[in-house]
Amino acid sequence: MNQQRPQKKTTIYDLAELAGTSASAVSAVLTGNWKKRRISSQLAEKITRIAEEQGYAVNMQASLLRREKSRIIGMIVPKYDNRYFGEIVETFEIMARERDLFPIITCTLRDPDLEVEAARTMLSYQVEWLISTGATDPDRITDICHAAGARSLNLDLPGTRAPSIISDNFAGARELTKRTLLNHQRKTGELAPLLFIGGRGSDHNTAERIRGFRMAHQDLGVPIEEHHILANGYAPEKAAQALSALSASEGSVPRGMFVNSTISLEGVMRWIKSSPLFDGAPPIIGCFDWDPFVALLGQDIEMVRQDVSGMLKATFDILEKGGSDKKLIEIAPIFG
Amino acid sequence: MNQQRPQKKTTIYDLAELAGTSASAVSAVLTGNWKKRRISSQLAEKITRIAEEQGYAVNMQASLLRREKSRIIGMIVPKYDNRYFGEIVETFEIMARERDLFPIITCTLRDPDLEVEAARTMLSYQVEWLISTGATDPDRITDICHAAGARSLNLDLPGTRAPSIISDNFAGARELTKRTLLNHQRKTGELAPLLFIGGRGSDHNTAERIRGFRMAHQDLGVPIEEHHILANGYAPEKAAQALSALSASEGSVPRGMFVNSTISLEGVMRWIKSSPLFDGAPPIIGCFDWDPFVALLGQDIEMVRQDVSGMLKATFDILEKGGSDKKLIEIAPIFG
DNA sequence: TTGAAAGCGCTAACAT
DNA sequence: ATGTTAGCGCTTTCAA
Repeated sequence: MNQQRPQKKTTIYDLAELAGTSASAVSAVLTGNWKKRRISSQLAEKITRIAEEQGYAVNMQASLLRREKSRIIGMIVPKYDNRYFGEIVETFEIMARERDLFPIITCTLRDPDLEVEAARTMLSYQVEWLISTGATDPDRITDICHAAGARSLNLDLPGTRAPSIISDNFAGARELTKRTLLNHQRKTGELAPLLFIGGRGSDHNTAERIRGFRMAHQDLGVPIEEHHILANGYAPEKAAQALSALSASEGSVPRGMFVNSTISLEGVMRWIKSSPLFDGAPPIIGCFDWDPFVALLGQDIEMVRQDVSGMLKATFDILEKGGSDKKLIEIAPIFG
Repeated sequence: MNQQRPQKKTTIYDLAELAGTSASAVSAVLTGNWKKRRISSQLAEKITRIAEEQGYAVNMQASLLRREKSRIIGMIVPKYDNRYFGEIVETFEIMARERDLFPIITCTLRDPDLEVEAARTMLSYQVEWLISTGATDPDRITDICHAAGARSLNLDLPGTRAPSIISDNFAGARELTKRTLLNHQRKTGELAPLLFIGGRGSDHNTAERIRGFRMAHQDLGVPIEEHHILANGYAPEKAAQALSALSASEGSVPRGMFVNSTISLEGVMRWIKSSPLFDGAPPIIGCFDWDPFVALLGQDIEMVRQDVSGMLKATFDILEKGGSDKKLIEIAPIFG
């Protein structure tokens, strides 16, 4: 990061000199409150023109230092490697810009330490709000934010110390399970319990989905196989390992499955492809997540799509109202 | 964005008072150059402890205003909706953090005006470098950066006024085409020209890929069908429309295809699914891009994966050397 | 070994 | 209708 002409940046003082006026006039014009300062539209025009000619850009560092609100809004997100988080980030940016906020986003790779470090960094940059998406320890982040006078919000995974916006995991899983059970019945003629795979049993979302999974079985009068609930991680390899272990110990794996995310589905599909178990009798899957290629190429794979835009609308609603009651907002997911 | 206690943030003056010392001592200690200021490790320790107790975080806006380098580095990216850009963004963040740079990223939705606006905003935040990824008009952005004394770099799509790092599109396309032609021969017994679909004929990458496409046909002595080169957009619908039009005018569509990205592939697969043309004779595809589910679920789909980490290594190399010769660096893509 | 003070570029209150 | 001025919180000489 060196060389090249120092290229002293143009400041409002430079513009003031060029326009034969003062820095405060320039500032007023450029920030748009020159009507209330009753600056002549003549001067305003001149200043605007000169600023443009010079390619002037405010120095946000200086500007923000002086103001009391930064209008910077942060988001941490675990990964960018699936459509769900990609859509969240993209929508978040769009909605932030619409509200004249400056979004900064960083991915924390599901690493609790990185989450904390990222939060601290963002606070240094004076974020007014920090949205923790899918954070492993949202309450920790909320505490850090509050200590620094910033507000916080949880998305996707709930916390207890800040408002949380999540999918309606229970109802979604119940419906998805029902559909998958019926798909299975349609294909095989028999109503048989599904395998649940993926996610962390300790997290709220997975727990709720398991609850919905149970309920759907009960609704249809199908008994559950307790040892067929395998929630020991999101990573693809975790799912593959769990499947391996199950097939080793039982010699078979249920044909109907509830898969907890596309991430886990990746592992499931990889394992299935490498195993002879499903030759001629492909698995019948319900996946709590959405991906266009799975929807297009997957056979007998039913998907639920989380309502990202609904979730973010709710998020910005809270943010605009400045609310902070630690309520949990659940948004219904979408069935194709 | 309102209410809640104003929560005056702790400053170095507060810390100085608590520690019974001066702001400059606190600053020196907290920025780590207290050895050269020969501050007693006793005082240093005390200050550090108090800062921690108070949950102090520097105000970057103030800090950066004073320094001359920001160590902020910006990237604009078209979309987050595919693995390629997702991987770019994720890797970029990781590599930036490793170098103690602060990355800010924004997606510009393939909108030229948004690209320019985003660039200007980032310059206001004093980015030292701006990486334009897949930008529609990289040279425009380079000019804006240079006018503001910032450096710029092009990734994925080249420009003429700043260094550019891209995939070796020609060689990659040539190899992919060859493989697809041979896959087609293996399946059908015949060596027949492929359909080229997706991308913009006007962009450098697509042009290079078409060149590689031609060359591979020539290598294998297969004549090209000129009207089977369909490069009129990246969006899924564009691909689907082009396919519709072709099948309407010719009554058929070649079984072998070179698809220019997963985005286009989405449209292609959707159209194929809706058309009876390929019943019983599924298409044989080569896709210049990579997606795990396509790799897993797609049949007869060969993929090339762009070497994201190689491209970003090259990017940071230039960045660290401060280089700015407008050279074009081509990175070989990866075949499964 | 440390403190005082200047100043980064900007905004807003206060003067005219 | 416009200019002067005081700081925002920090880093960095310069003085002691």
